[in-house]
Amino acid sequence: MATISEVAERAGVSTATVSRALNGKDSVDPALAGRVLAAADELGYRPNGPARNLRKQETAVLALIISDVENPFFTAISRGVEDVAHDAGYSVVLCNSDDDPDKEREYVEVALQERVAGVLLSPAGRGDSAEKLRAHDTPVVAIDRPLPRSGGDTVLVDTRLAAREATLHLAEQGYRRLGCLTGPEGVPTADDRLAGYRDGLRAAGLDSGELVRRSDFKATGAAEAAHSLLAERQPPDAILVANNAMAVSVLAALDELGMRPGRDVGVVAFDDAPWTVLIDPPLSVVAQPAYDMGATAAQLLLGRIGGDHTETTVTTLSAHLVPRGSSRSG
Amino acid sequence: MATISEVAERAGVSTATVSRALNGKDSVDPALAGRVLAAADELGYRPNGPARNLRKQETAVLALIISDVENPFFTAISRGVEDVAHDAGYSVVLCNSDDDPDKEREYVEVALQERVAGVLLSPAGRGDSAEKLRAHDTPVVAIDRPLPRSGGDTVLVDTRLAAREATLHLAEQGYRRLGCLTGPEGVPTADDRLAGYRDGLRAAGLDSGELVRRSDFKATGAAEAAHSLLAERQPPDAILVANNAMAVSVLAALDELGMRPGRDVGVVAFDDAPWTVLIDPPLSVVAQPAYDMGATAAQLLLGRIGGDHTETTVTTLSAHLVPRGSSRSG
DNA sequence: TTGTAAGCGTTATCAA
DNA sequence: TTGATAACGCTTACAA
Repeated sequence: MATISEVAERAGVSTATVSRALNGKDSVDPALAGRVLAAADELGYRPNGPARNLRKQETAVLALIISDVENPFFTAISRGVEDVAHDAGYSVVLCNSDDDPDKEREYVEVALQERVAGVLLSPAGRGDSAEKLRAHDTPVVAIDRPLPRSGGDTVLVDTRLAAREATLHLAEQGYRRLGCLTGPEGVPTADDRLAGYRDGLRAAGLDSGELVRRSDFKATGAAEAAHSLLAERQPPDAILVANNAMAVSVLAALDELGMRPGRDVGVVAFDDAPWTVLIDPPLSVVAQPAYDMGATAAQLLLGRIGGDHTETTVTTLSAHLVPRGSSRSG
Repeated sequence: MATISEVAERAGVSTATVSRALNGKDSVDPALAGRVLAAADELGYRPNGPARNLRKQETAVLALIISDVENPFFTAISRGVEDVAHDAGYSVVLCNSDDDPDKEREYVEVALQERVAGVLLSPAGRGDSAEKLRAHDTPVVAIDRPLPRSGGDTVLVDTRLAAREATLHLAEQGYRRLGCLTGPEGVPTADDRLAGYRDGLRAAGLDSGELVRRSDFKATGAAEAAHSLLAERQPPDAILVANNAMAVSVLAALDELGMRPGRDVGVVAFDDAPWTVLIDPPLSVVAQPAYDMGATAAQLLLGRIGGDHTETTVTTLSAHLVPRGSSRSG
């Protein structure tokens, strides 16, 4: 592939002039610039990214480490990140940690080695990824989940409050034995939603005992948990489900048991999705501002990369309940 | 950040020895290697990726250019790609073209500049991205859609055949006025599904006239198309929908009109999704082997990167019809 | 305004 | 087995 010196030779100038011309410096004679551009074009010249990055000691790349590309919540985040990054001339590398701390560590290593400009991290587990990055002067912004040990810029949803609100909503609709299906212990969003559920129970003056199950945040794993919950001697008459994928399993389980959401069992699930209005009755959800979370986090990160050293911030966006038929009075 | 020479100094050896030790060359004294590793560890040394890439004239990075990260079909592909790439020590950069040829061109430029090892491309429009990449010796594998002008390694689904099969299925179920909602003209998967639909009509001896609408492959755009199709003087009694997102709009439209899938109107849509079994009746789908497509394409690409110069191949995987309630006899 | 040349951090060649 | 050194392709003082 053509190099800058080949372009220089062809245009009859020095490599310095080629560099200046191609980077649009104004201190270059228009005639020369024209010759350079023509030569570069004829040779199909593309500046060598690694060489440029090495010399400039910086790369216009952000890494986004999430736990599941197949989760619409995270893809919406990635949209927000990408739109903002792209406008600022940055590329985004999407990394799947699968909620596995080892995989996360691996990606952090790659980010460090490749000298990415910054990292957006939805932390898996209680690792020290953020510290490691910061120890090497790589700005980090946590997204969706707070950083386990340290502080640092963070973009969250007030998921506990939203869970409380959803729980209260179910109580107001007349449900009395409220259950909760949430994610793995230790995952903050899972624990917060559970805490919010308990807040709601308390506020409503209900005491269901422990009608709680945990699962991974995926449909397959949630199936068993849903069945187990519904097989209680005194099964719940309503369920708060901590994400969309698990909601599929809950609804499937109800269907198998011949129970109807919004009549036999109230259901509210986290994350809105196009299909939620297609089922009968439509699914009540807690809608999270995923796109905005991504956009906000990216903006924050770009600020840090740009040298913003003001105090770290925690941005908490709010989710909102979208009541539909599945949580109507039972 | 620590450099190789600082490690060398600390370990009391030359940079060459550090490099060899860190890269596990066997021609290095175990004692020295130990000192080097210790020094590297103490300094928190991470090899500088750009420098290494520059020197080695290669990067262990693949670019995957797709049209929509929010489409589960493509995220499943990306899973397949990532799993294979990861096992081979490669990273994957996910790029969203939004089905916009300009954005695609932009990402191809970035891929070229960054000297990625290879590109997996689901081409948007009739551009010359693949030629451009190949002109610069960057291997390309097309995925989901053939390359517009040139040949080249390609991983496809026999989507036309699948569409034909789905159409025949609807005919067999007794539907007589079959409509089709497909994607934009020029997008091969959209055109192929339409062609397969016509194949099916012909094979079934049906002539619906033109009960065809096009939309982007997204839910919002498809809403209008769905309504327009159902507002025909002689509306279809069954619809083949070319993807999952558009199916949501079709089902919503039917619901608004008080029509029931599988009774008033038969429906088959491309792409399976967890929620398709939750609706009543469950949605009949054409399931595509998305994960396998990604894995296969990545394997092919890695082969080319590794110097495989055998003739280019076209791999055609097959989709299969999953008949459910929405296409039962009307 | 242009050119010369140093240097970014590696790896690989060549001698020792 | 180890070390000195050139080279990868670019940007940027500094000189002219």
